[in-house]
Amino acid sequence: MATKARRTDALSREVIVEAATQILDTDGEDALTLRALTVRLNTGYGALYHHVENKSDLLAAAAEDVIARAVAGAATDSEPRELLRTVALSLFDAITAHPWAGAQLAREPWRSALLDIYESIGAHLEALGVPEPALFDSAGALVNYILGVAGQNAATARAGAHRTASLAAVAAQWERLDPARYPRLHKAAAQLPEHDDREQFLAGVDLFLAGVEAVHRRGASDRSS
Amino acid sequence: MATKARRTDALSREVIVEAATQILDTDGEDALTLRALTVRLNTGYGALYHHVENKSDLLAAAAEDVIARAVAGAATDSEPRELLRTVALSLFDAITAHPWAGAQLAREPWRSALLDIYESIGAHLEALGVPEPALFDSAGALVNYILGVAGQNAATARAGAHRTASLAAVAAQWERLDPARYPRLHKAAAQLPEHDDREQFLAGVDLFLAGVEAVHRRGASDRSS
DNA sequence: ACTATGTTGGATTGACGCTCCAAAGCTAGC
DNA sequence: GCTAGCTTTGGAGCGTCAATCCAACATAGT
Repeated sequence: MATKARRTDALSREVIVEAATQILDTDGEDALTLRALTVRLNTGYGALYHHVENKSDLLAAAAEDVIARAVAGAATDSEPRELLRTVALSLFDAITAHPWAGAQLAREPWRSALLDIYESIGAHLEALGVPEPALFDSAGALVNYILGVAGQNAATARAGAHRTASLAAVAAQWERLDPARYPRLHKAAAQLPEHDDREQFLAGVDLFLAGVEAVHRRGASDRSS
Repeated sequence: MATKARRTDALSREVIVEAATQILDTDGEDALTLRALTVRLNTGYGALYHHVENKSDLLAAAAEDVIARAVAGAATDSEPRELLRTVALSLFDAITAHPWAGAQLAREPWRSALLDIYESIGAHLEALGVPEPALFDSAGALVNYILGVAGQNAATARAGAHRTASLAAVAAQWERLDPARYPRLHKAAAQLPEHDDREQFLAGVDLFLAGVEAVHRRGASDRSS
């Protein structure tokens, strides 16, 4: 009777992904190791690898889960511009809540629910009046902006335990910069602590939308240059 | 005489960073291991760690090197809008040539030459007429867009050996998508193989600049909302 | 010559992803 | 109710990695 008791409840891909998500959310990206998973689930490597291809697959599945939920949850009906802002914001919120998902999104964009993001944004841009040939560029630009913020968020989350602490550290770093070489950053350090990530993100989205509307006034005069 | 010959030439941080850059450029991001570095430089771990903090530090230094050169190289005098496009493009080109630098930029944005990027973009935006309070948001938006594209580029470079091959793979994947659920992506698959990353990037930058100019027409009427 | 300081090479450690296999459950056929 | 074949499980072990540690070596100062 030296053998450990075998599990009676079902072990499935969903259970594993859920456990992984919990580890990622509570202890951070680096804490997700297969060893940690075996401990949490009271199982071994073989059982895990029976349900999951490898660690990348697991991470992608967890991120897909989170992102798809965010995109789907933002589907309401109103004017297209407001819809775009809603989709972007719900993505931002999801990534803020699960920074590891943002990192995964930036690391392996072709997997995960990036397709849903593209499709959703493309649809709303089309409704906004963006003509077909420019749709590709516009949607790509907006998605890339979101991905950039996602990566940035993941990075700051990885850096410090609390957002405010690391923000203060960055502000202090900017403060120490040579005012001759970095005049603008040196000055911006003052207003950095009191800034709101979410608002700044939304400001960027609005800048984008303003650009889209400016370029495609009505008749979409020209596209070149 | 069983001991290996000790090196006579100088081993310095610069030499190590340069060797690391070569490995990264020729064999990719995963090929950079400290073991590979010891082999290439005919040395041991101790010597490396004497000049370099750790692997992250080394990667950051290499990326800093590449990025700083790109930002500095794009400094010519013309109208601010053209300057912004030039800076963005030279960054894009640098990241295309060194995808690992793009990944590093997205992974640890507070290090590397991100400061120079911010400062440069901030200066040109200011010259463009963007008022102080909005400068922060505008520069951040543009930088985040660039970072997003950087990460995307690094990801596609990591995926396949050749850009065209992986691009075709993505196109095939989009082609296979359910036209009911992803109508726009399904249709966009056709124009994907013939698209130019660089042009699309520039289109995104222009969209941004159009937004900036639209929002800050002349008197900068309002900033809220 | 001798010491102090700086530099080098490599053995070693601990953690990780992953492979592999034996044992245990489960299901169908008789 | 027994057995054969398939699925699922647990864990030992392998190869690789970043990083530490220490003894050996070099050079400069006195």
